[in-house]
Amino acid sequence: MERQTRQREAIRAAIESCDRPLSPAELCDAARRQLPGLGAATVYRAIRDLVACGWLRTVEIPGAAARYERAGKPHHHHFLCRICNALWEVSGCLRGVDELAPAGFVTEGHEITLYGLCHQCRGAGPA
Amino acid sequence: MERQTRQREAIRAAIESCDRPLSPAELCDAARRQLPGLGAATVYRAIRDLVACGWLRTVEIPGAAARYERAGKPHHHHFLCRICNALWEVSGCLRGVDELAPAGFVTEGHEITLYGLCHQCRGAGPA
DNA sequence: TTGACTTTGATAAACCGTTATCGTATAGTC
DNA sequence: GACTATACGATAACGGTTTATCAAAGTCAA
Repeated sequence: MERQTRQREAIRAAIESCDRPLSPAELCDAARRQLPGLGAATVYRAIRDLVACGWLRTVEIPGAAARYERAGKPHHHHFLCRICNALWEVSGCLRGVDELAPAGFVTEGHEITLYGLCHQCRGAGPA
Repeated sequence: MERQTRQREAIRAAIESCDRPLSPAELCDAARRQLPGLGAATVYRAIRDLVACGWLRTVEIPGAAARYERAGKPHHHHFLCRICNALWEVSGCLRGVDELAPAGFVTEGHEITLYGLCHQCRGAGPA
């Protein structure tokens, strides 16, 4: 992550202009709109480096490939649409989540994932 | 899922005697204690059939292979130990989880996963 | 017990996301 | 502009999980 290249610019721009976490494939598609021909390997390399330097954060979700979002956002969670498979941001959290753990367990973090239909797919897909 | 075989009995017994969701590999190991020589393919076949008939439930967790638990349990969540990678049951839930979704979204369900150290690994692993 | 049909176990192979390889192109420096 | 190290893109390889294949064994009804 030393040189400034059009590829990395396009990748960072794609992340910053998007309001939700992207999978590597989504990120590749998005960056290609600005820079056609961008290679998938380049996207993976950029993700690796951007995560390593703390600019990007990995969002792991149940039963699907990881997504990536800009690091440094306030604590929040996510909503996975079962139709379009997009992951959306959900602001806020709930009190007492970490205290659900059984006695004797040490909770270090938590993830809340909501499932359903996003505003775009509502009404579009099968009920 | 038509014939009664020692293999399927061992697999069902392993699930019922375990208090936490098992991955296919864990389930295979557990069932082999009762029936050595049990093939991995048989475990996958049994999982597929038991899920299909509603006896078993798939538990998807972020960043790891799916686990399986007996279907029909009351609503609950899970705790993933970062040392031993075992998934534990967490009883109970929180009010208002589904209402975290943004306006216009239709929430159909949710998953809460806690991370940390289980009672067995607490004190054993790196802090 | 027989015999048809199902299930098993071992193995190969499909799958999917990710990483390594390598020759070419490019950024940054002098 | 020339040079050198870095980054790129295409493709092959990887790793782990899951599924397909097929001969052999097992189940169960008659």
